[in-house]
Amino acid sequence: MAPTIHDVARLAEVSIKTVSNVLNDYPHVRPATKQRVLDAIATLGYTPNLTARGLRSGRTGLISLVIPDLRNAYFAELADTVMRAAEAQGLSVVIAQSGGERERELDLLRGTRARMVDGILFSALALGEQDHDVLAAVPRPLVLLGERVLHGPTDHVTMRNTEGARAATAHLLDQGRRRLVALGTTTGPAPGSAALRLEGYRQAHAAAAVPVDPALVVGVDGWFRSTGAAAVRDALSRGLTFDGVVAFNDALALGAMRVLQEAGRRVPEDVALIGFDDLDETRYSLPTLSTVDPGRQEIAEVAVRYLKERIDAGSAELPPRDHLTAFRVVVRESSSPVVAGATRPA
Amino acid sequence: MAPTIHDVARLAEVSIKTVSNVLNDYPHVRPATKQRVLDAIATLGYTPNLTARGLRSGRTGLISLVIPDLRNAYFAELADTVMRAAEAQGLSVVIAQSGGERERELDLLRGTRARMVDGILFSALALGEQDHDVLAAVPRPLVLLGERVLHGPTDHVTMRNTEGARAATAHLLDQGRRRLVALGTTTGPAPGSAALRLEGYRQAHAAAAVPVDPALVVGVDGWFRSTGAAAVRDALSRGLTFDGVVAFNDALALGAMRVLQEAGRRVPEDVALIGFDDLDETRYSLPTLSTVDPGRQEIAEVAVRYLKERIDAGSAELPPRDHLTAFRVVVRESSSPVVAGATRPA
DNA sequence: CTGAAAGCGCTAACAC
DNA sequence: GTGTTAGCGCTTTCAG
Repeated sequence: MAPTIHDVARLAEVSIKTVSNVLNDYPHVRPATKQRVLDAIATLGYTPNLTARGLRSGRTGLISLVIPDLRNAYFAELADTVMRAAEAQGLSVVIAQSGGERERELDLLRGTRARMVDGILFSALALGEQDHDVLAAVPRPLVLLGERVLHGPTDHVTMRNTEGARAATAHLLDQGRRRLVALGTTTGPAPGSAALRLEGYRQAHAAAAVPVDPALVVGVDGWFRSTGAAAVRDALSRGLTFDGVVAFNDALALGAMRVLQEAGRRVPEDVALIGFDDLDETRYSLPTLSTVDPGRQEIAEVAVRYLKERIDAGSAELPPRDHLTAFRVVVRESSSPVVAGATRPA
Repeated sequence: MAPTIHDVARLAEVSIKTVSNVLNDYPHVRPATKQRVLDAIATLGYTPNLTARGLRSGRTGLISLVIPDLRNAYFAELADTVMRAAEAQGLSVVIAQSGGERERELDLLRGTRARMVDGILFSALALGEQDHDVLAAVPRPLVLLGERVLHGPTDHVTMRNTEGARAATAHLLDQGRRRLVALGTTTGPAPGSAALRLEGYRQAHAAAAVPVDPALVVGVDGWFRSTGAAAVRDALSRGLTFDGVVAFNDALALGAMRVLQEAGRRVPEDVALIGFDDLDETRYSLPTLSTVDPGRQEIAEVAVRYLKERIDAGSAELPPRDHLTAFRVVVRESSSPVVAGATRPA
């Protein structure tokens, strides 16, 4: 049986209250007493029972992070960043995977497991504005990540999707490229980031007075390497001509890159490529992949801070907040400017 | 305030014991009573307080998974698989990152945070046999993953490292390749998988009666794409000749592949390449990467099962167990046999 | 089959 | 400064 606060108290010849005071850094404890307690803790190898503390205090120091899928590098890197930010605040993270399925996302929000955590960081994929009421009814502090559900009842932290896509698109248009594939619109019910990024793509074209050929807007069924590859393979076989690709995430871009190379298209000479997310591996592909860095660290830090503030606020109502992070266009080899003559549409 | 078991009891006009019986599927409850309780639970929206349950029962339904780093795709995929296996057993997973640092690994084993979990799945990187005593003193059920610390006081689940490396090496030797780089020995204190895989590399050479040139055994500082790339870049600049690479993980192999291609070496014609881990992305590189599938799902399922058994056994002593998973050599483009004439050492 | 009551280990009024 | 004591919400003997 693990030693309890009572064992420590007995050994140190004080009451349990004094032990508790020492443990919680209560200021008014005589140094000699404190030392006796500390010694007793050391000799017994006592560690507080966090479950008991959690029951008593209503806090467990645990938050959950709900993401679609860890195998997706973006979410793995997000989870990593969130865990570091959480640890800096003394919080541990329970990760739950939703698979991006709406029912599972809803279950995880309402679920009984949610009861042992102090708060939830939620990266929704399928949930939309229609679930406003479920979000509002979550019995725990909640901060939404990623998809921007405007005017929701909770905090949101996300990147400037539209502006990021606009900048990425402008980067290619500035090179004189004129037929840019927008890779990544989805047919799913949730508009989400895809619609916002497409809007940025359009805005950049409008600003450059370049018309958008609707045929260049290519849909996919999920943002994976495989779907990016399939979409580009299909586009090539349809005879679509293009000299650039704005992929809505890096996985799509990497899948596209592979197919383009197989088809004998040179990147970036024939087709320039830019993605979104700034995954680690974009630094290691051949060629290295240009991308939009969404400010992952800022997302994680702000989200954890918002959540912590809500947890600390207890039942006091905090107004919902929105935070949009700064993004950065990272130009690597896949979109580095090449000599003009090489950029004829493929 | 969230409703408690008392509120439910009051509304259903029964005692809290009866509510508890219903919640825990205690068999001898009259159907009518049970229904009344269920109705009361539904109207109040009651969910049990897991912290209280945890305090009382000594079980939280939480396990922790300690891994070096989620940004490493192998561990992200392992975490994904572990979480699915855990969920099937009704367990949630708290992930903690050790960074592969010994001090942090030790802290996580002894740490106070460990007190809220029922057990620990531990993927050690720096810990070795010298930490036998710490492992034995962990106050929770513990299952080790990955590195094979023989004769430890705990359960271990890992792949057949030596056999896997031997098979991978034999696969290249069988093609008539004779100068194979072993990429991934480490100078760190822990022998770990690197030594076992090197042993497999040697065994395959011995079995094929091919001498091993010590110059072909290439060390790295960590198993990343960057270190794999750097090591191969260095080998090429030293003028090392080789016609195959057995990389000790996929990240190393992918880094190596990039450098080889930059240097104008064709894969697999000039240099055949095989890795370890069967990462998702090995299916999407150009060329696709041959690899050794370590049986990740089996690792996760057995590890979670072992841990669950220890948790359920309570204080009853279970003897330490070892489980070695079945591996599989996955031949993809990077090591597909090519015409004999093309396989001259580079 | 159901109720009363104890207590898991801890924190925090409240006394002294 | 330190001790006493009452619960946090639940499970679980033990009666009935």
